[in-house]
Amino acid sequence: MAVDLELAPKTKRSPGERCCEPVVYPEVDREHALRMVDVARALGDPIRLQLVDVLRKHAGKVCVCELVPLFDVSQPTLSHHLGRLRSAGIVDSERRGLWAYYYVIPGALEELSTWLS
Amino acid sequence: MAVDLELAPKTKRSPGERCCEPVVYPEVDREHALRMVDVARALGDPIRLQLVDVLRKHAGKVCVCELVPLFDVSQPTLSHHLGRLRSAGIVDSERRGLWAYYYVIPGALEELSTWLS
DNA sequence: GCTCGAGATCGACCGCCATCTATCTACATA
DNA sequence: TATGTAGATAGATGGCGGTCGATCTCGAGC
Repeated sequence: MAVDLELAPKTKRSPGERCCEPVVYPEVDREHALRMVDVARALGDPIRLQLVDVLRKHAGKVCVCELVPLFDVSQPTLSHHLGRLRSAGIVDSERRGLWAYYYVIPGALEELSTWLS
Repeated sequence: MAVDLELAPKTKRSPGERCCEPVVYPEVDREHALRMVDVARALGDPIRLQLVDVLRKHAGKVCVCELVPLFDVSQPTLSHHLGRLRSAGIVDSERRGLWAYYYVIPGALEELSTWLS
């Protein structure tokens, strides 16, 4: 229910008068909100957002050794960012020999995407 | 960000062997990415995400005095969150007398929403 | 004028996070 | 078994951000 601004400020205020009709709306489901917050925080870093962008545009699984030279941070730092993306449930990895391949989990961004639109 | 194909991994055991086909993909436009990071960070807090949710579900402008009792934080803290949402370009406010009304800026979430989907 | 109240700002505290270097683990080749 | 390499982990550090109480601002009503 929208607030009617025309009714809001009256010329006289009486005790207990409100600025507007009560809105008091139940927010989005709590678990739902917390999951989206995790995803949003994971995307709230330039390196991680660009990591997701690269991984998404590349349909397959990308080797870490291909990702490190793309960014101006050390290898442990990039590993840390990949770990955060994995903790948020956005990406997962697969090890083959010495190499590790990361990929975006299908549908991982759908919840936030749907809520945003 | 520069892409350097020469940085592809080299191993001694198989000269010229790679862990994978070179991906080295130019990411999303830098300014574009930074704007989305700002929005994502602004949404990366449970209170702010729920604030945006409440404001969006109400097509009109909502008084701060209606928002404060919805959350278990002090008034200065909620004001701080509203300020962060405004800094990120997600919401704006309008003052009428003693009261302040907040609303979601139309299209503010569109950029991130489009990129996510 | 004076007071009251809604909301913003200030200053402080504290925890989280991005970053680094150093080290560790696991695997592959000799 | 010994060595080299890819990637993860550990520990330290500096900065950002969420929170509070206290204070400030300014419009409204007396």
